Amino acid sequence: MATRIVEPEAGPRSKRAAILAAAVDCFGETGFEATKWSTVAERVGIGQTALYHYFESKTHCLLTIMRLELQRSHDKFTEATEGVEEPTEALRAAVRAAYDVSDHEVLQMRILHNHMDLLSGTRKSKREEAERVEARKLVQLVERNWTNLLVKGMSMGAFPLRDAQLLGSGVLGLIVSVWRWYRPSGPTPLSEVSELIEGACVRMVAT
Amino acid sequence: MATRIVEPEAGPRSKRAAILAAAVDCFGETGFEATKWSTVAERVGIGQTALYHYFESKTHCLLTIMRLELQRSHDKFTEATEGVEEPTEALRAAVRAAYDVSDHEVLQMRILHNHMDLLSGTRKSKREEAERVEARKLVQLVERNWTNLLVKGMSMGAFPLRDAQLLGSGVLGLIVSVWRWYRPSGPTPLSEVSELIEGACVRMVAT
DNA sequence: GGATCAACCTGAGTTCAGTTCAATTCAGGT
DNA sequence: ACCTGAATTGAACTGAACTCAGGTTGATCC
Repeated sequence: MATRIVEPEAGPRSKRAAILAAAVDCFGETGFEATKWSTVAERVGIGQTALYHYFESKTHCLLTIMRLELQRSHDKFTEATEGVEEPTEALRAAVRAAYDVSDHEVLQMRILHNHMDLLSGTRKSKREEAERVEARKLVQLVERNWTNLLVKGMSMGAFPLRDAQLLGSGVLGLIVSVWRWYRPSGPTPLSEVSELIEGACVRMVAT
Repeated sequence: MATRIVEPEAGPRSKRAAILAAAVDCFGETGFEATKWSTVAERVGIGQTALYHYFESKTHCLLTIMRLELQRSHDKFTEATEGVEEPTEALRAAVRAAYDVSDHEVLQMRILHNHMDLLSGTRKSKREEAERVEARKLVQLVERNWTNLLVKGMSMGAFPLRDAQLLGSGVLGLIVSVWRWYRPSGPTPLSEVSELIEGACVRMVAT
């Protein structure tokens, strides 16, 4: 089993959680590059240099946010699909789970998928690289989750036989593409998106 | 009709095209943030400050690349679908056109979709903002292309009635999600991707 | 209650990539 | 030969990420 990064245990006056929350807001609303690292400090109510007590760099913070979101997504998928035997029902449950998120998690999704490319190249500093490697592992885990779901359905005869890996990344791509444009304040409620995508995925896979 | 940005006509010793080509290579391989603007200059064989004769900023160059790629995509879609009456055939043609690209264009796609978020917020400088606005217009045009294709198919009875706008952005999202992971040097040939996605789109829309 | 120690924080200063600017070269037209 | 504007450059500037050397806080132990 992959070793999860040891989450620094929160000393009673640690601001780590507050920094992460503020960073998610800033990076999500304004964009990572566009938000000044010092603005995050301001919002938390500390000097900019204090940030470096918790994160090695602005990018290290971003990678941490991405890893946490990936971990959350993976856990949610597992929770939603375990015990569901019927393949099509499992697929539906997985899709619904993907869109069962809070507004804050929407931001985290946006951040995650806007910076996936960061996970390709290696990082110079130790802790950044650790987060990157862990995040990459989680990406592969999530992809495997979907592939396995499809493979199972195909072997049970519920889904026609196709390249499960390719189709899996297609399904996943379709699902996460929503985070590029969806805004909680926008005209389309997430429930509507969820229903349409759920149907689309089923037709894509089970027809 | 929307006014296309006047492409600066090439003086005989203009290096604009060379800069764009080098930038696409660098941004595509290394990533936009990770590549130093001065590296692009080196590769072209000029001093870094000479770049500012052609582009207002590194970001201005990026936005230009994105706009050009969007223009290309739009033109290709139009060319591929015009005159194709049968909706399912039009859909198939559009998907195939989306994947009928050179290696260089793959890089451009990657750059484009890795920086879509840039098109949201307004830019401070004039020329950057002009490119951004134009690119945004093209994004909407491309989206409308797909939506129209679906609407047409639905009204002709070839596709079941669904929210064409939402389904359209789904189809588009599925198609472009490939550019996040596809590498010409990778194990999966683009032809294979194209076929699978083509089928997936048809099932998604026409079932 | 005072010593101790680690966690936490800060102001001043460094770095470095992107950018500006004034000055210069170059090529084509008259 | 001269002029004009495009193309280029070296030197200097900017600003945001980051470093450093030290200061503060508060929990714990005697």
